[in-house]
Amino acid sequence: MLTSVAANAPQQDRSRASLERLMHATREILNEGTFEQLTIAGISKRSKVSVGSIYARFKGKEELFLAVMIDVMTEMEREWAQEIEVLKTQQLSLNELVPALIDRLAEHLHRHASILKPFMTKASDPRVAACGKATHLKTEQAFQELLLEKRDFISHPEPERAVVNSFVIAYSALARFLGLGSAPDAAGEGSWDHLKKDLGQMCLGFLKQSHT
Amino acid sequence: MLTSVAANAPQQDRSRASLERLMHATREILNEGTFEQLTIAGISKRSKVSVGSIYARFKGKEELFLAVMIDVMTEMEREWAQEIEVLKTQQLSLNELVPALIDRLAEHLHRHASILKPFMTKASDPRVAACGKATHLKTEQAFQELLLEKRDFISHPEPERAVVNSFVIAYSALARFLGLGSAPDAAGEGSWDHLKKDLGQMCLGFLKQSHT
Amino acid sequence: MLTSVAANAPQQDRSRASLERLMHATREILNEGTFEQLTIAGISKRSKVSVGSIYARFKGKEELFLAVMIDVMTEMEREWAQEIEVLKTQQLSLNELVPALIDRLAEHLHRHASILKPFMTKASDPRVAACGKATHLKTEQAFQELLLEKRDFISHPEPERAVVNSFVIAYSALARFLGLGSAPDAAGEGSWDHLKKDLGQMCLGFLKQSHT
Amino acid sequence: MLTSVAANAPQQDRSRASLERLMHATREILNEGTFEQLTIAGISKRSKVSVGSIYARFKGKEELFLAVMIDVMTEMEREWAQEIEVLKTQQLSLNELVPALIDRLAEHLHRHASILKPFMTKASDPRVAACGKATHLKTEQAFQELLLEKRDFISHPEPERAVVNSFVIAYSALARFLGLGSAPDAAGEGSWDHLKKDLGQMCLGFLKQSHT
DNA sequence: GATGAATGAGGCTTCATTCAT
DNA sequence: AATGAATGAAGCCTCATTCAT
Repeated sequence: MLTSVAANAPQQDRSRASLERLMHATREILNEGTFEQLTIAGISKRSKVSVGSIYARFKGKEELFLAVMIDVMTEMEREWAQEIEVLKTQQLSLNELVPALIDRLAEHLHRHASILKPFMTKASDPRVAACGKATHLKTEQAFQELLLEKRDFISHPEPERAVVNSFVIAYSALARFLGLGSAPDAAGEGSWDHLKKDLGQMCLGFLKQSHT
Repeated sequence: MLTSVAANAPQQDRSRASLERLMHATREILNEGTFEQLTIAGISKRSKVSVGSIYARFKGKEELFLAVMIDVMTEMEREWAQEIEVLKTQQLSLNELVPALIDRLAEHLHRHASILKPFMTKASDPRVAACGKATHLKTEQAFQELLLEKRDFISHPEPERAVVNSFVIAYSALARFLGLGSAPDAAGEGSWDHLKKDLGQMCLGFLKQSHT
Repeated sequence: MLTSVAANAPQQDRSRASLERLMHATREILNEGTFEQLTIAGISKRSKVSVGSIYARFKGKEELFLAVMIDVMTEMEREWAQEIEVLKTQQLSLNELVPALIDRLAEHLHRHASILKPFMTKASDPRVAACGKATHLKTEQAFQELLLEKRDFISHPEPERAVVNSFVIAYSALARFLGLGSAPDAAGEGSWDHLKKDLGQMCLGFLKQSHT
Repeated sequence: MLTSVAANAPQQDRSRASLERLMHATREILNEGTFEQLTIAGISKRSKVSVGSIYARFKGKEELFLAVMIDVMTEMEREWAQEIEVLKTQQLSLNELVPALIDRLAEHLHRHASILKPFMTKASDPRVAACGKATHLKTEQAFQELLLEKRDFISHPEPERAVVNSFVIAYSALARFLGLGSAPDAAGEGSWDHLKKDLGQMCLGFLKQSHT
């Protein structure tokens, strides 16, 4: 057993290393372009992993793509959880928290915009959509949970729904602005800041509405 | 003279008819799928227009795609102008107008969602993006113009900006829900109605905010 | 009969005119490029003769091409006959005649080089080859006949053969220099003049050789 | 070490073999016809190399064509150098050398006539022209160098020019006779021999001319 | 296992020719 | 007889996937 481990360890290392190169290269290409630009030959060349090895690990291009997507989404979830954590410790009032949270969400999406683009675009594939949705949901839940800590200050008659839709709407607007799934709105830094600010106000106003 | 018209009318008819079949088939395929699913062979088969004839009319697949897009967008612009016209005649108060307008926008997008999808997804092509942006702009302007008629009831310090961003945000949220440029949010009728309603309230609240 | 003539004359004129436009356009295109650049659509557009009419007159592209070639070749034959005629009247000595004749041949080819190119290149078609050969033969015969008038000054033991091969060789060298059937030798005016001069001397020397 | 060589030798062999089949088939097709007859499908079928493999090795049809041309030209250069070498050792007088050299050139071209044809015809492509010109130049230089060894017996006032133009003219005449770049002159063996002989005499006479 | 050469289906486009008007 | 729209065969090229080594 020990020998086999000893014998396998470098093997496994090599294996893991090439898998990492593979995923990394795929990610890079996706960062630079679209799903269509992603070719097995291109991945193989950039990752220095042979075509055959790619197929040894993944059933096909789609699987590889999905694996990378899952990786990215997992990372984003972790990151988002941290953002939320930080905000939690800051003890902000609702009035401060909503804009701050939306700003965090905005920058979070901004940071990952280039890799999110091909994921959004490929969302016609149900598995891709499912993966995207799952992360979206977790992001939404963390958002919701954080805001609902201030439940007492939310005068909207249905706080849960108000929070969720605030998230949905903010997310949509930010994503669209960043050109995720379509073209960027080609407006400058100014509008980005305006958008963030207005979204903050809008959501805050919404949460504090008391009439239906 | 009449005879001469009669003499080449059939020619023109046949020609027009095949062009129409061509555009229609393309639209159908696009309605069902993405730009990638659009193949010349497929179009030819479905439209019963030969490959050569397609190329006699359009320089290539992209041109055909763009022509269809322009058609669709033009139709949508006309339709949207009508929607606005109807609302104009209804003499609504701002409180009534905003939800009504957003509802109209929502249903407008909903009706054309399936054909909009491939347009959004192909927005990486600058001509597609330009065409989409142009229509988007017109839609926004009509939206803005209608709301600004009630300018006196908008207490937001910057009414133009508030109206524009209301549109942008509402549009984004609706489009995303409908899966334009990504996956549909796959929620039922209920959430759709909720979303429309909440957007209405949110925007209304935003327009009536007076503090910055 | 008169009426039919009266009725037909304009008809025939129109017909002749369009045929002429057809041939002319084809010739122009050939002058500018190769047989491959010659397309029925292109000819139709440039000549303003409909595709159908082209096929009414010619069985296909090849026939049209051949018809134009025959036209051109006929003209060239006429021109060449004139050149010869002019030289005949000049009463030159053999020493003067040979360089002059070669110079005439050179300029003759030079003038028509651009249209000859596609003919040479298409010579893999046997009918094209035959047509070219026929003109070549006539050109050769006129050349030969002119020189053989000075037979007494040709000391070569086989004057006919010497003259013919002088022609063949001069023609070949000039044609090759002009890039007929291959690429031009890309040398300047200077070499062209040198070539002409050397060919003259070479042929003259050859004709005046007395030993075998 | 040997094993490792043995291990991937077959790989390389297979690869090399298929490349060879590819080049060979291309050459065969070219031998039989023109560049236009050269189709990827045809090459694939004849060589038993798949379309994809062709494109794995060559960027396109043109590249493959050029590669074959370079191969052929290189071979021809080698061969020609040998011909020259043989003649050099024979210690011939100028009177013997010129006809012998032209005979060698004639047979050299004759042997490769069928493959030269498509090269000449495709000379409108600058790369093809350049490749052809390069070989032509080397052939000319070897020809020139050999003859200039007998410089003392060349009474022409400009020996270099006389030698070069002798080459150019002889080459042209032979090539034209063989139908390189146009149609073969379709004359029998007799004229071929006559042409060779006359070219020899003509060039010899030219080189020995002393007046301008 | 790893490699990368080989495969071939599938997509785009051109253009000679036919044929309805 | 003239027109030019329609046809479709034929060519080029790409790239996901397989498979011999």
